[in-house]
Amino acid sequence: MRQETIENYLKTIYHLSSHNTLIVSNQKIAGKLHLNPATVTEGVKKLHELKYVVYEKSYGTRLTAAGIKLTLDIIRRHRIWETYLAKELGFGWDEVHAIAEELEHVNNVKLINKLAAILGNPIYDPHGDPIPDEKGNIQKSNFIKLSEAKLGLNYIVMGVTDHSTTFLKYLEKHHLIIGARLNIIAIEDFDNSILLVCKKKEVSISSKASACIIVQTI
Amino acid sequence: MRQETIENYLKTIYHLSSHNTLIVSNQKIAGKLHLNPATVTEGVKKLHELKYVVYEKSYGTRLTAAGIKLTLDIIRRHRIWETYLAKELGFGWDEVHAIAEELEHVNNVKLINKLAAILGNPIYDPHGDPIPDEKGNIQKSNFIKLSEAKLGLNYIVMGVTDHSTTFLKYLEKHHLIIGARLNIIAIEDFDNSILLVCKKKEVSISSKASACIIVQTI
DNA sequence: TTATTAATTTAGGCATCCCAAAAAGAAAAT
DNA sequence: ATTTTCTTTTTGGGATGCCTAAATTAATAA
Ligand SMILES: [Mn+2]
Ligand SMILES: [Mn+2]
Ligand SMILES: [Mn+2]
Ligand SMILES: [Mn+2]
Repeated sequence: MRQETIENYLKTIYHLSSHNTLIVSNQKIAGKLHLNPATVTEGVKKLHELKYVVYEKSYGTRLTAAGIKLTLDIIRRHRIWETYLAKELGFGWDEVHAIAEELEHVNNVKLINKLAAILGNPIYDPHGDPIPDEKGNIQKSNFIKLSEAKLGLNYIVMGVTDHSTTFLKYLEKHHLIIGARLNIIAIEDFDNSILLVCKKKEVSISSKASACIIVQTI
Repeated sequence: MRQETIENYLKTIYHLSSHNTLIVSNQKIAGKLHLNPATVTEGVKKLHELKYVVYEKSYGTRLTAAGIKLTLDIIRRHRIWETYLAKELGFGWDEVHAIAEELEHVNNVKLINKLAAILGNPIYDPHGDPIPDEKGNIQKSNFIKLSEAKLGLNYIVMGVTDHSTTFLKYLEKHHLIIGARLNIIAIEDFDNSILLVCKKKEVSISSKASACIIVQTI
């Protein structure tokens, strides 16, 4: 199995299992990787042989300790590159994900640690996601999705779970960048859209969008 | 054909044809890429279909204009990364080639131009090789190999044609880095080894090594 | 020129990575 | 409990990239 194939599978399984607490279905993996489910059946079998996952037929897949270790290393490379591209090379937070998706597969420990050192060993990337350290330790947060926020309370934007340019550009337009403060003034029963105030302006956020915004109470 | 496969073939053909003046044999390509000659026969056929080369059966291969254009772009990416790794990230000239060999395949014009701009749009990489500009213009030099140097004359080291760590470490040991000045004091008829003075020390350089060192008279 | 040697190509095969369609299995609805 | 629906797996196959061994062609030596 090509290393790049392995890495893209593991990253997908990790994210779909929400930090490895859940078993992941073939269909979910297929959806994320834009593959046919039949292809994924083959893929997870091979990953099982390589001891990166435990795969149970007709049931699902979860990462092994070795799988988690490698995955956190890939995630580290990805997020360090995103941060370096944004902070040192002047790219926007909406541009860095696509480039990091390629750079992450260049596996050179000295290179990544050098970039991290230049950045001052950051703990968060430009989207608010935690960066694992060299040993695989990763910050765990008790942040919630904006879609789970409560009426009347104040929140601060901590991150996003969608890294697409279209979504990030949309957020920027409404000043919903990381660190932005907001107050929930209405939650529509009809479509679960959220009306909030940010930078003194009222914005209505669809439930689809609010499920991709990570916040913390203040 | 995978893009990475294409790029590694084209780069190899370019270098073997000494800047595209010669027709290249399958065996030479196979040697450089560590492939079986039979594999190369298939490879050059496909590159011909893609119009990157003209391949004539049982005769040889040369790059087309489109092939040269793409190749110079790959070489630009490779050499910009080598320079960035050395100048901005503190890697040694013996380390950068291997890392750049992977980074070169990440094709993002904005990224490479940003790196180049930070470096002040350099014209030479850490091994003294010219860096093509965005349009594919590349410095041509009338440098010679140390193996072609004449007795008694003084030279300055301008570059190397072997980027392996072992060779570059060997050069460093004898202070034969880029910019070093040297004087030829003997050329052995027996084995074509060259005796020279560099940094006030006498060094004997084998013909194999002297063929990989690029110099200019001073 | 003919024989020998070297380079190239062809033929057949294997591994990887992917797909569509059919078959089997599991889950949900009636 | 049976049917319907959804998911997963199996089967068979296409494309790429590589190999070895055999056949062909070209180059060199005798
Ligand atoms: Mn990302
Ligand atoms: Mn990736
Ligand atoms: Mn190099
Ligand atoms: Mn390469």
